[in-house]
Amino acid sequence: MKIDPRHLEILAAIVDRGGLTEGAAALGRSQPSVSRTLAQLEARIGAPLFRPGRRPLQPTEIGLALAEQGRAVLKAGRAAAELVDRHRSGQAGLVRAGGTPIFMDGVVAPMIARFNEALPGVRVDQSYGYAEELIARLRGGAIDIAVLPLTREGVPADMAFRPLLPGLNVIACRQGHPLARRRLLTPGDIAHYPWIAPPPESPLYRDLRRALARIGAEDFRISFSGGSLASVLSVLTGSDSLTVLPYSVVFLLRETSRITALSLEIGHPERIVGLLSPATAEPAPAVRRFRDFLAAQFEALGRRIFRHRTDQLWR
Amino acid sequence: MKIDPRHLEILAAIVDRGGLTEGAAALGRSQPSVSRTLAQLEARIGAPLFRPGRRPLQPTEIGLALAEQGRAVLKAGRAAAELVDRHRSGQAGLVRAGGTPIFMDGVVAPMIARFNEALPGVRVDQSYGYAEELIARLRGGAIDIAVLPLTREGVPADMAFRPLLPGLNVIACRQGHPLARRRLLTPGDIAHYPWIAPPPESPLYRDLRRALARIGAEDFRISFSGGSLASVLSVLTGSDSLTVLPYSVVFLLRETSRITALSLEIGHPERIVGLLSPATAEPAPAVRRFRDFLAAQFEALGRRIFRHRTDQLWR
DNA sequence: CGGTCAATATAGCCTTGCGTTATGAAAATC
DNA sequence: GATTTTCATAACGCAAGGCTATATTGACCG
Repeated sequence: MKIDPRHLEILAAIVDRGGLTEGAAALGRSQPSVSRTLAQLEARIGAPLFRPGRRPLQPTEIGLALAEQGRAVLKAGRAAAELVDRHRSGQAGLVRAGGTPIFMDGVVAPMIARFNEALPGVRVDQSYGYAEELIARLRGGAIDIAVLPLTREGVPADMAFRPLLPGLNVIACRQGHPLARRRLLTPGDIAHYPWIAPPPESPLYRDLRRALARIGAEDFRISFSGGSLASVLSVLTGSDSLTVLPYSVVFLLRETSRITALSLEIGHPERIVGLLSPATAEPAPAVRRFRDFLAAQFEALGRRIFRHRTDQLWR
Repeated sequence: MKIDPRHLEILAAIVDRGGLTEGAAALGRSQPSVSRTLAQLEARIGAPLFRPGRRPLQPTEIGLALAEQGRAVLKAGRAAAELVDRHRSGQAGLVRAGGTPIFMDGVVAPMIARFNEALPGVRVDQSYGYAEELIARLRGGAIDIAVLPLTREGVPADMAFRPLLPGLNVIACRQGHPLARRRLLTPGDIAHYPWIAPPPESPLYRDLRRALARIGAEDFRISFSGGSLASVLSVLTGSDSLTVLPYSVVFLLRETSRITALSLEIGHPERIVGLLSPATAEPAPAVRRFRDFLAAQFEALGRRIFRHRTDQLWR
């Protein structure tokens, strides 16, 4: 005996509101419609759901029991409607964001913390990867959005790229490092200190090699490699090591982690850190919210960096 | 955003079965129907429920969340179907039975115990009353069935009466009572002992008065009144009191309660204990089951009484 | 006891949802 | 790359259920 769950809903509404008219009003349908549905339901199960010829309506035993189930249906329906509403407004959902490791840890993660505070209903799933892999995972639907540095030409045709910051990398060291105050650096200066190497497949590493080659420092000593941001910072502040980091990371962490940048800019000037997402379909509302939130955060960050630079210039 | 609970059911089935075809099969509907409903649902909530172009089907976040609600609907639907099936077969429900107090306690309650054992899903609600009140409550729908003694003419036109046993009352006393062995009783014998009086409005009481008047014992001493069966038995077995009880009650309790009957039959010969229920509508299946069960029990009881009498005759 | 009011049932009509089968398209599997 | 499985689309018809209008029936009250 299969029963239409909508009929159970109607029954529950009638029982709970204590009348057919009120029940109909609560459900937003007309009284005759509800009346007929009720009659149909009674005919189908072959038993009266209400004591006949009694007003106010009194449910029978089976009527009461079925109304109980109807309430469960009603509850599920309300929960579903709530979910959909929250999903549509972007206040609930899942955002799967991928990005280059150091940048995610150093810059994006604090922004995600603020995003979580603003929209507690949205879950953010963070993962790490480099350009090629991130693009593949975007295509495969494994992630919704990627934060990574790209050149203009590097943007795939089927993707939308939203620039955020210039992809500037710098050589970082601890505050108080012997080289920190020096305006002019020679290959010899640099070769003298041990290096923390970013993973070989990372853009950071390629930038490092290229930059050092350009200033003539062909070989350099690597004392540590393979760590994620937390380890890198730990080693960096505990020694005279040098490493290469995105400028924004150094900027953000210069106070709390006591690091600074050498006055030597490296990296592609035409490479830009931005948000990459599939251009094909409209993203889920939560993803759009996340994207817009990150964009705003990065814009603010860009302004802070700019102000900091002009301040330094004046100083 | 109101969502049709049936659509949630379908979504749950698809997610749980891992495919549209299997889901359709599980729900007993065709694959295209399910496919279209799913497409409709997606259009309505404005978000994909499954990752597009992926097989096997992978639900999205919102799809998964809504499927959860769909499971709740499915569960309620199954519970409702189960309830209806059990109700229809009379294995669940509520029977509200009323009857004359002593008779209900002494005869019907043990039968209800057996009935409960046979159909554990059916709840029996027992209440007490005399003919007039019982009939009014049957009419008012407050009880489903009544057990009471009636004359043929006393059966209301709108009621069905199912005879069970002759409405025979006897004078009861403890076993070993001085009068128990006497074959012939005089008014003097009876007047000598104190009486336990049934409630003044009960048929037992009227029978008692009439019977005593007929044998000339006009006045009698009342030592106890107002108690229900348990109290009456207690007083009866603890003293030389007499009282009037339905013969079937004495018969059933003669062993366990050590009571017996004087050889003096009283009461209307044309009054019959039976089951009274409204003739208007078909009773609920559980009520019918109860009625039939009681009828069978009473028939068995009648046979036991008959056998006992013939045994006694032979002895 | 009968009139009045409010609530429920019925009637008639029409829209819409959803059932079906047939068939096309696409993804997975070998 | 062929095959098979699975999902989407199309076209059609039936029945459920929406509506308004109206009849009927308990409940309440003088």
